[in-house]
Amino acid sequence: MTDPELRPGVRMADLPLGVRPCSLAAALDVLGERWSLLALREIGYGVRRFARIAGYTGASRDILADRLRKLEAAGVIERRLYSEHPPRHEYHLTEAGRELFPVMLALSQWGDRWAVDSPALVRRHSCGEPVQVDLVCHHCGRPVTHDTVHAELADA
Amino acid sequence: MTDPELRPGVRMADLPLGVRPCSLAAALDVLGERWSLLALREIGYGVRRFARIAGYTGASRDILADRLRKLEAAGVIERRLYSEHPPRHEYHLTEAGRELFPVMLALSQWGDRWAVDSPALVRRHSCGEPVQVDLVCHHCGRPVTHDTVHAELADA
DNA sequence: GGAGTAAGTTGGAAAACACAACACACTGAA
DNA sequence: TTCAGTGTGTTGTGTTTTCCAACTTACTCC
Repeated sequence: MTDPELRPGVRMADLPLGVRPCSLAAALDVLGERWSLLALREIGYGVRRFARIAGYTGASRDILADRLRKLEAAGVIERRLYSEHPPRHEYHLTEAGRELFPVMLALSQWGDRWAVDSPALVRRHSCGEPVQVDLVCHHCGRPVTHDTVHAELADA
Repeated sequence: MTDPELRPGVRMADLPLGVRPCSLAAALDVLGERWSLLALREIGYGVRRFARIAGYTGASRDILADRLRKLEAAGVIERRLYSEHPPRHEYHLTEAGRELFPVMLALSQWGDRWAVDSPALVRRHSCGEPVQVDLVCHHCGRPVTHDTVHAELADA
């Protein structure tokens, strides 16, 4: 991930300048605006209604309405009509939304460690212990770390 | 993580309204502004100089200067003076910054799958296969998923 | 000297955001 | 049957961020 070799001898940090084609940036285009991830957290918690999402996140109603519309357009959430006249929706995660679980978990754990004094919430695994996640490779089962990952340009 | 039980019978979605004390929100206070994560990606790639970070991310120089200052104040990066008169710095990740690896990786992989047509970059594990990360519990070694994690309020 | 490089800072226009008030259709109580 | 209350947004009005280009400062190299 960091300082990876692209071709033998070519490093990310040495490529010619220019905005990188990058799925991190693409993900942030969808998720990176203020309130978006917090709204997704709430919907993931099972909060379905607009006013409650606003209440739990602290987002103002106009901005929240905008974010929910964009997240729906991006296919991360689904709005289910439960009343016509006036139109009223419930919000649910799509598969893309549910697959944000690792992102949310990674961010939360980083926050626990580096951004708060003491966590207000303990996430516990089904084994009974507080969750502490290891990343392992799906193929070989060994740890995935900073220096066991390197990037390659995909061929055209 | 989602719709978890806090105490037997108490669900996140049923708690009284009010902004949640939450380490996800705390993490986003540090990392959530536009350009911050992209700048960290570059610094993680080994890009050390201001102008190159700006060039690879597309951030404008004034905003980037602001973000780098905030990230330093938050302890995620370190600026090393390599010239006085005029003051010039190199940017490096601190330990807190290096521990963002899982966050970046999770976001990138989500973006690969849901936010781009075809990834421009392939991240390969040392075993030779494209990285596909599994989350496993550090304690019991079993998978960590949406429904094997539940949250509890930390006791005061 | 003079050109080039590096890392910001500044100023003004454009966009995003926050907050309060409003609109609308319903629901239940007086 | 009126009338307050609820849920879900939208609108209007300022404030704050962001963007972009130009400027500044102090080197280094020719």
